[in-house]
Amino acid sequence: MPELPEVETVTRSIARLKGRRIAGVEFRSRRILRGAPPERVSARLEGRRIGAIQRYGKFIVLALDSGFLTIHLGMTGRLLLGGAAGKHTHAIFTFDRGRLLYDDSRQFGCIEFSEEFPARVARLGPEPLEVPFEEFAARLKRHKTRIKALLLNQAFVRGVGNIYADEALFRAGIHPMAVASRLREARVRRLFDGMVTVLTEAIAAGGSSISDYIDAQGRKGFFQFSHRVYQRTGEPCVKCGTLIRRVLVAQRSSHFCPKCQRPQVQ
DNA sequence: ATCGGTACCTGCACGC
DNA sequence: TGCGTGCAGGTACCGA
Repeated sequence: MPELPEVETVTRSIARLKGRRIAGVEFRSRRILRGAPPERVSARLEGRRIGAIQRYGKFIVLALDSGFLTIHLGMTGRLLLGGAAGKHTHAIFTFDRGRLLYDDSRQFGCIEFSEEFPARVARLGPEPLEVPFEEFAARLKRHKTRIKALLLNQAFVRGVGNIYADEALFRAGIHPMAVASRLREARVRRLFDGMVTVLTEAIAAGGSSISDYIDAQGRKGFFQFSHRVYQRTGEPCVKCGTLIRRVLVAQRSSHFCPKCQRPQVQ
């Protein structure tokens, strides 16, 4: 499910939780909870009040009056305000008013409580919508990996995933297998602009609802209708009509137009 | 120190 | 109807 635009949408949709007090937490799955055992975490969370709610890349961090509750949605994680618990509900937060369910069929997501700001989040690269171009370009030049793999590397920039990496590369006219350090300045500029544009537009559209992504109030995004390459294998390129191809880069499906995104002319 | 490959888990679409 | 295969927004961890 969720990359930066989807996580941003979910984060905004739970903004109303600010100021609420946690009355109780029930963890139904051991797998999604990191660190201490469920009973211990529940006991520590009880009675704490929610302060600022912020997104860092694909992580949602709820600052409590003391400590931090960190949530990552993995591939299929959902936060739902109210509603009934289902087969894949792994955590239920009850507040002084209302409740929040964590649903995740594949259980790749996780929830973590820590007294200090989580190290995993602190280690992430800069926000792609905040990093200055010069810093983006300088960091990019240091990596000899393929550009697609670099965009997916959360230590490079945080929040870009498979959909938006492919969409940004298409907008920049760069082949996903191109070597990052060998990209010329003008192309790096186009990539930066493409990334910023696609993320901004996707946030405005409430994200991409590929199969089942919804925000905390059950609303779907509609940026999937604006995808130009992602999961469009065999369909004509919107610019030139050439059929979109799919290759594996870093074990992830990468969709591109073989004519608009040439491998050699970098 | 960077990398690429693999593991983790469930559900769905497809061909037979 | 069922079964096997491949694929899916994610990160962590391993050894080279």
